[in-house]
Amino acid sequence: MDAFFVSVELRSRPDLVGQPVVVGGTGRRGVVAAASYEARRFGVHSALPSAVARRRCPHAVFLPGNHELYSEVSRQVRTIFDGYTPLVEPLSLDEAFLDVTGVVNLFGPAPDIAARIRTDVRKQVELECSVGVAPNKFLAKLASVEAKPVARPDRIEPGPGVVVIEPGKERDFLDPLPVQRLWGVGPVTLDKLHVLGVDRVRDLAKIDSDALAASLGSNQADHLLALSVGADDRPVEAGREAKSIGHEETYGTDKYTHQQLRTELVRQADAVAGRLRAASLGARTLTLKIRFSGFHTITRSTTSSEPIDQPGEIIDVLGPLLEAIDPGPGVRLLGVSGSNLMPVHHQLTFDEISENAPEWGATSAAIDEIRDRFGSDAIGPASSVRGDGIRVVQKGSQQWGPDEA
DNA sequence: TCTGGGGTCCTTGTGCGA
DNA sequence: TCTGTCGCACAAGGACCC
Repeated sequence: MDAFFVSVELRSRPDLVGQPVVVGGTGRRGVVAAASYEARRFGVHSALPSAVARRRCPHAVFLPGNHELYSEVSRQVRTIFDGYTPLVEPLSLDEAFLDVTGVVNLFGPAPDIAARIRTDVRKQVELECSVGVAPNKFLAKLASVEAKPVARPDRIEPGPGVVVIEPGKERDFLDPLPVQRLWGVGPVTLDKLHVLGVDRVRDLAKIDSDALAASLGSNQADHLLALSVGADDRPVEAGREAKSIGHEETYGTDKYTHQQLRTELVRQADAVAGRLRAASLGARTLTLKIRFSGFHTITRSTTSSEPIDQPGEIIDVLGPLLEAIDPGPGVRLLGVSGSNLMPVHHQLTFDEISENAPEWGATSAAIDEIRDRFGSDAIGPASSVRGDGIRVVQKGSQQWGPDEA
């Protein structure tokens, strides 16, 4: 989808069409989630600190964003995709891979399917999307980027909408591209590649594999060399299961005491446990993440023999890890996540029956039911109650940084 | 300028049992 | 009983993606 979050906002704000519009965190520590192409002309892009974005484009309209709405629109778009092929692999709210190999007899060649999908999306959800058609996921992703509009300082160039990379033409497409366009080349890897004299993909395709492995490690070297010639054999996987479930939150002002952090731990544990139970999963590995005021980040984790899905158990495991950390420098972020996910079997031992495990399970089930019926903020941990109600952590509720309050 | 949130994957170091 | 080695799981950190 093109500038997805902004485009969704513009459907209900047609007065803003053609103006620089930015969706994202509006607070001091917020970041940009999406920028209209008009805003991009001024150097505003996603992940840019909102404060910088305001400086670069002071006349832009800044909107806080509505994650629930974007999720709903994403579901509508997904329904369109499902009408063409069962092999749909969502990559994010606004991107997905579709394997249409098996449906060309039904709907025509892949470029025709791409055009039909664009028309359907425009008609049914009033949004523009760009499609890349290629023999594999990596090339399709690159092609979709080429299909999008481009914002230049003086003008916005419309994109072709659909870009096709025919089999056998992979190198023609890849060779002239800057190497940072490859999947997995970020700022750190880019610096290393520049040291090796690699600037374009064609340079990478020619480089000595041993020299590359010495710099990047053999795994990443093999990966990038394959991509440089357009090789990618990953299948489109429909219904991929999550490998971890977590929440983290950056605070508007740093926290300096264990008591403050303990309250936040309870909130995050409640949220993560709720999502685990909703997925009928438990986490064997629990990880506590702390980011200090200087942006230094640490993680502390433990692995249990049994999967955990109750907030009390998460607090029991992570509480001592939190106590061992000195919050003196100031903590700007606390996060909780569970990995090593597996189905939970609540098979109780006699010892557990005599202890509090059944009560935890029954309590959580009651909480889940109350939230289903009355909303997620109808009930929450006592420590999260403030004067203005219960502060319940919800997925995406604070996606782009803390608000000013 | 000052850096979100939700993820995946990889590397390195370490502890432990065979 | 002690020591070296190997494989494995885990812990921590980092790079990267949208």
